[in-house]
Amino acid sequence: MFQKALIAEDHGLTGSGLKESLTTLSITEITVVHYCDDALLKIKAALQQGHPYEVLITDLSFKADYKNRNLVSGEELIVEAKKIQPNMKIVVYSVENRVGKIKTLYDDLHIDAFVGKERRDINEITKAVSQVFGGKTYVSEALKHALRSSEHQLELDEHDILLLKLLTKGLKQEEIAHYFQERNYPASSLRSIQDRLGKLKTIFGAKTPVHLVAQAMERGFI
Amino acid sequence: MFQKALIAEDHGLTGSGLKESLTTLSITEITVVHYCDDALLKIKAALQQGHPYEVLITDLSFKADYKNRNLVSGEELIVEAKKIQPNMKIVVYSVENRVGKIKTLYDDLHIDAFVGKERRDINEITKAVSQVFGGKTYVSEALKHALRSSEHQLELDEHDILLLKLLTKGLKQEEIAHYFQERNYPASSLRSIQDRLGKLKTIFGAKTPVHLVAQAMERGFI
DNA sequence: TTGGCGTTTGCGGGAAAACGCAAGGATTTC
DNA sequence: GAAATCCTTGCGTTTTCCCGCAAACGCCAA
Repeated sequence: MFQKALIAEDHGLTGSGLKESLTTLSITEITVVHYCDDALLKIKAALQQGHPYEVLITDLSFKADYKNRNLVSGEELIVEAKKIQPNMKIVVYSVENRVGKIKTLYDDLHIDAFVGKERRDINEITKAVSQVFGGKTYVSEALKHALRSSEHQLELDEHDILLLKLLTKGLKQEEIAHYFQERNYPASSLRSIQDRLGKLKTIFGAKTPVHLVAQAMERGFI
Repeated sequence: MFQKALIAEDHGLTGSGLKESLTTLSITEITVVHYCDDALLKIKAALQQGHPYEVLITDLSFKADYKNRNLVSGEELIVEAKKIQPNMKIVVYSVENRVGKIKTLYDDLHIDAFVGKERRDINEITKAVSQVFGGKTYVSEALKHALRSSEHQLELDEHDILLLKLLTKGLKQEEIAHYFQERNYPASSLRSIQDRLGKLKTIFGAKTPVHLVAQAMERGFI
């Protein structure tokens, strides 16, 4: 089994729960940090001392507080960690449940395992870590299934998301059109914005713009 | 210290972290459940056997899965628990950080403590539980401060809230007017609804209805 | 080049929303 | 009881939003 593991998780109790679980896997040296920046420092230091961490278990979202942060999210941490230590195994542990998002973690960030924060996650995390130690990529059964049937998932491109976000910021359609035009985005005329909005409303089954945004917010797209 | 504590938390690892923390407080009998319904069953059973739980530590949001659920949220669980065992102490442990929402937990549900899921939550949870055991209500320093500065802030009456909620459901102004008229609410004409909306927009500093609702949702009024 | 085909855009008309204004009502104040 | 004040409401105008229609544009294949 791994000797050294690093845990990056900003909920104190969850971090200690994680550590406890990994201890039962007889990983001997486990460090828990609450900030991405701290995680990177630890990785660098361990590498220089010739005793690098073999696996990083990290959350995705880290709440902001009084501290200035360089790295803001688990994704950023993963990218930086891979830069300085490419062979490090990465296990993501997060509440994220949007299949699309998780898929890009595997595809683009090349993580070795994703474990959702949920009821049976204790089992899952140990399974995942063991399998990753064996050199394999771990994908939970539920996730495999979701990935298979994720074709007819609603796919919003980044412009859709941006449009929704601008709406929540109080811009009106014409202002959004300008915003898009200034940045040379495609379909940036007022009419096209309205079209896009109309399509989004059908997708979400929303009757009014407010309804649409409320739905999008509840479902975690914004 | 308490003898028996019940933990309702749907993230396995977090639940085990919680349990571990409470153990260090020398609470001898700690039960962890992952569903609200299970929590209620445990409470009932313990009560009937003459060894009731003294304190309930519960999350607010519980992810849906294959199981049919009666109680869907921590709020519902708290209400039901208080019905069958009014003297039970309630500690809420949640990622919720919207002051308005937390305030209603204290005011309406009469919880004894709220602890946010964050970096220093291990300390906080033990402090909270100890203080609650002493018969006091626990409010963290950060929260006290937030409550103070949000006190003479916006006060929305129930009709304001309802109006916002109806908006998120996709009703348009005229439909809302009808809705209010049917129920003989005051100021139910279309013009009055518009007035109220205008005032809400000033209060929230919102430029558009969408902006308003997004703000209200983010700040936890809906 | 020509001819489809889908996307993007402007126009126009109608619906919905925003908002000033002023006419009642109700309530408070003296 | 009179006056001042506030709340509610309807009307009318301007702005914003909605959406069908058709022209313009880009892309690709024959």
